Amino acid sequence: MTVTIYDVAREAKVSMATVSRVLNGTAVVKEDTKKRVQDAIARLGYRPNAVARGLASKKTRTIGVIVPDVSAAFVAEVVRGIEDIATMYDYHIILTNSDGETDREVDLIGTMWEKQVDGIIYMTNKLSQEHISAFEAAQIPVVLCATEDLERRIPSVNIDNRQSGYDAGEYLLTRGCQTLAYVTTETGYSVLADRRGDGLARCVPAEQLNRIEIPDGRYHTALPVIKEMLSTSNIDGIIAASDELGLAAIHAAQDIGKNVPRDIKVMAFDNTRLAEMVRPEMTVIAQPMYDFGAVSMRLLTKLLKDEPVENYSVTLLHNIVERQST
Amino acid sequence: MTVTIYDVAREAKVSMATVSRVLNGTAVVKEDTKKRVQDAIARLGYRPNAVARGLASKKTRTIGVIVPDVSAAFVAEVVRGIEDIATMYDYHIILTNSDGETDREVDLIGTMWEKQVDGIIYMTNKLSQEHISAFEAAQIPVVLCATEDLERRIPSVNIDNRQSGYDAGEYLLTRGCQTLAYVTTETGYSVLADRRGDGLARCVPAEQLNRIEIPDGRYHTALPVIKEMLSTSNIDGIIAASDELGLAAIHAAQDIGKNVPRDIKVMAFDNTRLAEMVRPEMTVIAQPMYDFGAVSMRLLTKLLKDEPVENYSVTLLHNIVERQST
DNA sequence: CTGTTAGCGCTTTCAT
DNA sequence: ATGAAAGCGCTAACAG
Repeated sequence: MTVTIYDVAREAKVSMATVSRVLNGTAVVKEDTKKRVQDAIARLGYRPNAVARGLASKKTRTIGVIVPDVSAAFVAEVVRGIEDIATMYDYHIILTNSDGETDREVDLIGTMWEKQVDGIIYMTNKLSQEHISAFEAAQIPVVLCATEDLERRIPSVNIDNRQSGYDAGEYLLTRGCQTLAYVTTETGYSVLADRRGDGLARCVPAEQLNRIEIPDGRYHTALPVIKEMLSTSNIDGIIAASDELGLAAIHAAQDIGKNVPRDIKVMAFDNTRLAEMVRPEMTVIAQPMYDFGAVSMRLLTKLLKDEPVENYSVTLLHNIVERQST
Repeated sequence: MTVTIYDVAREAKVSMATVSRVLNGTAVVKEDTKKRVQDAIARLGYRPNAVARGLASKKTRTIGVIVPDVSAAFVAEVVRGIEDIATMYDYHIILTNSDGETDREVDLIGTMWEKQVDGIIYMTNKLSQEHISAFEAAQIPVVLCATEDLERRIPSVNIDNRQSGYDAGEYLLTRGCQTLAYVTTETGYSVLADRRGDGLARCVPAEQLNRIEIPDGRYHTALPVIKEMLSTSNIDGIIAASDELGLAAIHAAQDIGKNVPRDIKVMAFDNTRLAEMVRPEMTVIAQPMYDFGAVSMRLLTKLLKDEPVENYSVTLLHNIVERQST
């Protein structure tokens, strides 16, 4: 039925060990027997069974990817980066969504162990001690991707979130804004958002800084809330935690008769496709989404090969892309 | 080191077969020995090795998902649907991007065989005989997801694309448009787009129908092209093959001083988040993206269980969501 | 209801 | 340079 390494061995008149050798280049094989084996493989249309291989070698060439939600533009881009580099290094990815629920996230680490993944790339809003313990228990190399681990206990790839918050504030202040609003998701929900808030607060005096929390981070919930705030204050600069919230801010301003950027300047974090497709095009703190994924995966391959790693917590650069909303 | 089923057996003073039985509920086990086994499992923190299990049972509870590009909003939403239902039925997904390259797509089918996936969910723009042959050679259940297979040789989940094209044309004609433009990606690249074009042509007289092709389907490439066409013709209705192209059409119209929807009506296919976040909010032919994925996965579970399936090619409903751009 | 015994298809010593 | 043989950790007959 299905052709095994044993069939190939018989066809090539060698032992299965030799077939395995030419398959994996794990030892020198005489040129002409190697040829015989390769011919046999082609003739039989043989394909090695990765599961059997995984059981024998204890390496599956599969890595687990745990993210909050692939359907979010930011995350999808990161996943694309992961998958591209994974393919490059001959790995596959098992993708799972956690919806940011800690229980599920921790549970998934165990499930990934069952699947015998060689490594895990992990993305979450809030890293707890439970996660760390689960990682340790699983004994699997982990790379945190675009998630804050303040104590830097786990290899990770991130930008300097605090600095990015600072930069955003400075950018707006420099351009003459007097009163800022920081539109973000729920406090404490995201360590990452907190860090940005810290940086922002470090740059902007408290009396000039307002905060609007949109728990679900959605455009339609944000719109009326921001509109309300804008019409009862003299805010002239908005920093949004995502492009979607940034767009809500722009529309809210327009809805109460303000001009963006003349009356109110708006900038947002991320730089997904949305930012450059709306009008006015949005100024953003661009995050290297694809690279978050690509670099995380690259780092993981090094960890898996025990290659020397110069830095276990990589900091990627963010940058301001100036467009028409400021 | 790692605790195996054998360790559990010893700890519970039963045979490994019995442990396997309580693990899989594959046979009746006396209540009290079952309890002993479960205690042993808990005590040792045992987790079954899915790879060994896969080798022995020839079932991996993993399905391969082949898509053009997860970073596209449409696709990401579909993948989310797949993964949700996969989780529900205790499957995992291996995700790969093909970039729509036939060679890579066919190659991936072989790779998925190596990984011993139980089934494949497949999404592509153009299904060729090569694909079909590869599916047959691999002997793995396949469900086509949001991809046109005109001959219906493979189980699939789709909408009635031709009808959707017809509906779009009719909608605009009914609202008084005289001259339409269909903004789409490259001809022949996508069977799906062709079908929609067919339906549209069936509804709209040729002399009232123009066609604009944007090979890469991107907003920024489309914008100048559409603007050019709009300023040299009297088009008063646009149907775009995606939300992104639809937005380009709206902006193009505005750029030449036209009002949407008064002077030019614009509608688009898909209904990603973008459609309801822009201004004017876009009228769309909504596609059940999440359901494409969810239903595909559900269908696949049935195929895998040899459950009776009433219909091997499921047609989901599309519908027009009327907003402000028409 | 439970135990024994073969494998599943491959990698990996250990010999030769 | 190649072959023989022993697992990897589990499922699945087959007995009893």
